[in-house]
Amino acid sequence: MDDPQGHAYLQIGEAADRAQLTQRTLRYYEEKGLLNPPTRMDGGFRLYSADDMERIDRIRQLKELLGFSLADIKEMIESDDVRLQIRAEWRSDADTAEKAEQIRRAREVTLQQIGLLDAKMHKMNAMRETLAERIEKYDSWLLERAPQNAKK
Amino acid sequence: MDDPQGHAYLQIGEAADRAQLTQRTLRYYEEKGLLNPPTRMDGGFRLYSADDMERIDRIRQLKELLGFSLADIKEMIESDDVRLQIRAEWRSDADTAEKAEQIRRAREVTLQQIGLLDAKMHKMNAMRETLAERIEKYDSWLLERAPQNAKK
DNA sequence: AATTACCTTGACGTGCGCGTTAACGTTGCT
DNA sequence: AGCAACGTTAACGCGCACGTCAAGGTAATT
Repeated sequence: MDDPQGHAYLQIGEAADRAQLTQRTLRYYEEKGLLNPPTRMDGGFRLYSADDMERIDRIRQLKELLGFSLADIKEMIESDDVRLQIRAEWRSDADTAEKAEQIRRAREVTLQQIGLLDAKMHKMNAMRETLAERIEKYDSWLLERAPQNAKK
Repeated sequence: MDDPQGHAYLQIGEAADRAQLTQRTLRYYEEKGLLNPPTRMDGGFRLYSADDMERIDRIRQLKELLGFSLADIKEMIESDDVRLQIRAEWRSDADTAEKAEQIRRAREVTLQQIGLLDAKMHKMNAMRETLAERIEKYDSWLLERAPQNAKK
C-alpha cells in the first residue's frame, strides 16, 4: 500500500468529514473556482491533497469566521496560489521579476486581510464591552433588590 | 412642535438611513419578530423610538459582525426586552422574584454572547498569526531573491 | 460474480434575506 | 385644493449556498 505516513490523499467522503463540510459543498466550491480541480484516480474519483485540505479550511474560516461571500473569498485566496508556487521553489525558473511582482501582490492582499481582521476584532471588542456593562447592571440590580436567591 | 432635543421619534425613512439599512429590511425584521412593532402615528406611519434604534443596531451588529442568522438573533435579543423592563424601573411592581428570575436568565444569555465573542476573537487571532507569518515568508523571499525592486 | 459502499454528473428544489413593483393612503406645504 | 414627498400592504422575484434526488459508474470485499 502506498501510504507512508497518514494517507496523503483523501477522496471526497473523508475530505468532507474532516473539513466538516458536505461533499456537495466541496464540489460546489470547485465548480465556483474556489478550489482548483483536485487530481482524480483512474475511475474519476476526486483525490484531495493536504494542500487542498488546507485551502478548504481557509475557505471555511473566511466564510464562518468572517462571514465573507464565496465571491469575496475567491478573490482573496488567489494569494494562496502564489504561496504554493513559492513552496515549489521555482523549479520552473521563469521570469523572476514577474514572480516577485506576484509575491508583492499576494503580500498586499494578505495585509488587507489582516486589516479586516483587526477592524472586525476592534468592533467586537467594543461590543464585548457594552455586553460586560450590561452584565454589571444586571448584577447591581440583583444585589439591590433581590438579596438572597435560590438557584431553583 | 413636540421636540425638546433631537427628534425622539423617527419614521421609517430616517430610521433606515441612520441604521444603514433599507425600509424593506426594517419591515422585514418586524415581520420576523426581531423588532417589536413600533408605535404608529394616526395615519399608520411607523415611529421608531431611540430604544427601537438601539435594538436595530444590535441586530445589525450580530448579523454583520458575528454572522448570525436572523433566527439565531431573534432568540438572542430577548434579553433586550428584559433590559427595557429594567429601565422602566418596575413601575408595574409585579412579582419581584419572578422578575429577578428573568434578569438572571438575561444575564445568562448575555454571558453566552460574551463567550461566543471571545471564542470568535480567539480564532480570529489565530488566523491573524498565520497571516502574519505568511507576510514574513513573503518578505524573506523578497529579500533573498529580489534584492532591489522598483515600485513600478 | 455478486454485493456493498463509495463515487460521478446533471438537474431541480429550498430557505434565507431581502429587492422590486404595484396600487394605494397620509402628511406637509403652498 | 392640489401637489410632492413619504408612507402602507401585498405579492412576486432573485441570488446565494447549498440540499436532494435520479441514474449510473467504480472500488473493495466476499
